[in-house]
Amino acid sequence: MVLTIAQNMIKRRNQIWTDIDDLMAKTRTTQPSLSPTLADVSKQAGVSTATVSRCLNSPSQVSASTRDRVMAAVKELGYAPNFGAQALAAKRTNTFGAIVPTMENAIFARGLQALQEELAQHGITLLVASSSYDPDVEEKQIRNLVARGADALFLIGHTRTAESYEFLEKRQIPHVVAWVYDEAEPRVSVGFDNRKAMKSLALEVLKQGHRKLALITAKRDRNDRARQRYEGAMDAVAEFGLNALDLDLIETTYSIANGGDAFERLMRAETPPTAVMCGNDVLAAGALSRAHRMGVDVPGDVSITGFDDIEIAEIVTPRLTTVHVPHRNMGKHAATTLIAMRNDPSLGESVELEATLRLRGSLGPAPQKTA
Amino acid sequence: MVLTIAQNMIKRRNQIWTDIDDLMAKTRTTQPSLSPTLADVSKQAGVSTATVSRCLNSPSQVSASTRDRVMAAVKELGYAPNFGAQALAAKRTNTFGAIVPTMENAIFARGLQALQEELAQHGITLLVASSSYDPDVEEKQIRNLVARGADALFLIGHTRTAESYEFLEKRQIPHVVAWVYDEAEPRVSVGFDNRKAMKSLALEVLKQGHRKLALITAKRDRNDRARQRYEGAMDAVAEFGLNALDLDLIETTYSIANGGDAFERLMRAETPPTAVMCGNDVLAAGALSRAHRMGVDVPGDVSITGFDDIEIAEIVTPRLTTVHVPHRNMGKHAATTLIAMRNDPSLGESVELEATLRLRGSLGPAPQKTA
DNA sequence: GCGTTAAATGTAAGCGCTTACAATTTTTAC
DNA sequence: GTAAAAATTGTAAGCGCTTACATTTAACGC
Repeated sequence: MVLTIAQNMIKRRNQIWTDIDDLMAKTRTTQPSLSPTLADVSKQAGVSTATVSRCLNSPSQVSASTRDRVMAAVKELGYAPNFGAQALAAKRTNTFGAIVPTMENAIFARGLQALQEELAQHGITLLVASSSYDPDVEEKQIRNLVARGADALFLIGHTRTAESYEFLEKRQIPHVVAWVYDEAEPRVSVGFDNRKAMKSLALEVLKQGHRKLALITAKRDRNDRARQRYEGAMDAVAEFGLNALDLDLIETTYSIANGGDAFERLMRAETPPTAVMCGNDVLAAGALSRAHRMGVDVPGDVSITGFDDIEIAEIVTPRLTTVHVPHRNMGKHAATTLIAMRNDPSLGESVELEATLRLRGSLGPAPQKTA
Repeated sequence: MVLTIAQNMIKRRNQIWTDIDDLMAKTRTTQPSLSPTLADVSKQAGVSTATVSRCLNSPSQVSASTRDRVMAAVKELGYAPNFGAQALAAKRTNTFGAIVPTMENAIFARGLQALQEELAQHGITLLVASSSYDPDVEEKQIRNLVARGADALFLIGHTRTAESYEFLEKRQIPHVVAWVYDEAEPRVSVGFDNRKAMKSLALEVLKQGHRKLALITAKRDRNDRARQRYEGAMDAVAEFGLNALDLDLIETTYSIANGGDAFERLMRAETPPTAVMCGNDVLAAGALSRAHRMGVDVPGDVSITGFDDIEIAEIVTPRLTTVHVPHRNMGKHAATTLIAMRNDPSLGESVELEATLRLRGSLGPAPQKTA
C-alpha cells in the first residue's frame, strides 16, 4: 500500500519535473539551441525520443507518417547525433582506427585510402593517427583511439611495446598487422614477406655483376620491416658467396635528406659501392637526387634501388628499380579481416600477398673496373 | 507526511539498487572488467568516483596520499577514460579537427604536422579527415568531426557548400581557413595571396622571354586557390600586353598521371607552349616526368613550373621552379588562432603570410624560334 | 462485432564521466 | 583548548543517446 503511494509520488514528481522542463523548453525555443539534441527533435516532432532514435537507426520500425514528421524536424533543427553519447549508449561506434608510422610521405597513403574506402562501404569510419616510428607514441595512440571508441585497429608491423600488446589483449581489441607477413608470428597479419622480396631484389642486383653493395636502412631495432629487408639482402649476399663485409650498412631515419646524406657518405668512402640499395623509395629518391648533385651517373657509375614503389619512384630520373608492395590490396584485405574479426574475433586469418620486382632504369650493370 | 514516506521509499529503493550493484560488482571482480571504469578504480582505491576524477584532471585538489592510492589503482586496472563519456559530461573535448582536400600527396602534410605539433603543446588532439576535393564530402566530414566533439576546425580554402557555412555558424564552431588570404573575405584565414604569388611567378616566366604559355590547373569551380592562381597568371599575361589566347588552359584533377597527360596534350598541339605552368608541384612533377619520356628537354625545349614547393620539387631533374608556400607557418599560426578563438570567438584575426619564389632549373629562357 | 496478433510508440534505466554542492576532516589563529 | 577558515572528500544530478520492456493502436480472421 505504502509502496503504491510511493510510486504515485514518484510519478507525480516526474510529472512536476516534466512541467518544469516544458516551461524551460518553451523559454529556450525563442533562440534555438546551438546543438539540438534528440529531445529537441522529439519535442518538435511531437513524439518520444525513442521514436526519433528509431527513425534514425532503424527506420523500418517506424510508420511512414511519423518518419516524415521526424525527418522534417531533424532537418529544420539541423540535428546531428552526438557521437560520444551514441557510443556510450550503444556500446559500439562503427569506427575503426589506424596507426601508421608516418603520414609525411606517401608510403602508407594508398594503403590507408583503400582501407578507408572499403570500410566506408560498410558504414565504418576510419580514424587515422601516426606514431613517428616511435613505439611509445604508438602506444599512446592506441589508447587514444580505443578511448575514442575504435572497435578495431589497423597497425603496421609486429614491433611494439609489450604494454601495447597487453592493452590490446586485455581489452580484446580486434587488430591486424599490415605490411608484414611472417609465418612465425601468431598475430593476424595482412602483408608480404619483406625478407623474401628484398632477397630477390638483391639477387637481381648481384646478377648485374655488382659485388660491392651498400644498404641504407631505417633503424632496425624498432622496425621489423627494415630488419627483414636487411636480412633478405644478407641472404642474397650469402647466396653469392660474399660476406657481410661486402655490404656497407648505414642506418638512418627515413627522409629524402637522410637518404642523400647517407649516399654521399657511402660514395666518399675509399672503395665506394657500385650499387646502393635503399630500405625504401624515399631514401632512394634522396640518394638519386644527391647523385645528380654530385655529378655521379646513375646507373653508369652506381646503381640505386628502392622499396615500396610509391609514386615518386616513377617520376625521378632515371626511374627507380624497386619492389612493388601491394598497397591497395593490403588495405582492402585488412578491412574485410577487421570487419570479420569484429563480429567474431576467432575469424581473423593472416593472408600473404605478393610483392613484385619492378626493374627500371636506376639499376644497371656494374661498371668495369678501371683501377 | 505522505511526502516523507515517499521520499523514504525513494531512498530505500535506491538503497536496494545499490545493494544489487554491489553484489554484481563483487561477482564481476572475479574476472576484471574488460574496460575498467572510474567506478572500478574508485572501488579499488576505496574512494569516490569524484575523487578519482579529480586525481586525473586536477591532481592538486587531492591529498598526496590518496592520489598515490588512486594512481596505483589506475595503473593496476589499466584504466583509460572513456572519451565519449568525458566529452558528454565535461562539454569540452580538447580535440580540434582538420579537413584537407587530400592526403594522397604531401601538399598539406607539413602544414598538418605543424598544426598538430603546436596543438599538442596545448594538450589538444587533432583529428584529420580528407574531402577528396569534394564540397559535399567536406560537409559530411565537418558534421562528423563536430559530432565527434571537435571544438574548432581547420579548413582549406573558402569554397564550400552554403550548408557547411550555415552549420558552422549555427553551432558557432570556431574555424580558420588556411592556404588562402583574401582581404575581401570576412572569414578568419591564415594564408597567403595565391593570386599575387602566381602573378610574380608568371612574370618571372615572361621575363625569360616566353610568350606562348600554358597553365595546367585543378578544377577551378570547387577550388579557390586554383582560381586565384589562374587569375594571377592572367594578371601577368595582361601586364605583358598579351591576351588570354596566349595562355593555353587545361583543367584536370591533381595527380602525377593527369599532369603528364595534360602536358603531352599541350606539347602535341600545333603551336606548343614554351613554358608550362602547373597549378601545383604534383602536376608539374607529372609533366616533367612525361617530358623525359617524350624526349622533350627541360628547360631547353620547354620550361615547367610548379606551385607549393613540396619535397618532390627538389628531387626531380631538373629541380622545379615553384612557389614556396609557408606550410609550417600556416599550421602554426592556425593553431594559435584556433586556440584563441576557442577561448573567445571574437579573438580570431586573419594573417597574411608570404609565399616566395624558388627559381630552379626547370625554368630557363625561351628557346630561339627556328621556324 | 470480438478476441488475437502484429505494428507502432512511449517510458525510463543506464552507458561512464564531471562537477556543483554538501559533508567532513584538517589546519590555522587566538 | 576552540571557533573559523581551508583543504579534502563524498553525494548525486545530469550530459545525449539506445534499448528492453510496457503500453497503446492498427490489422486481421471469423
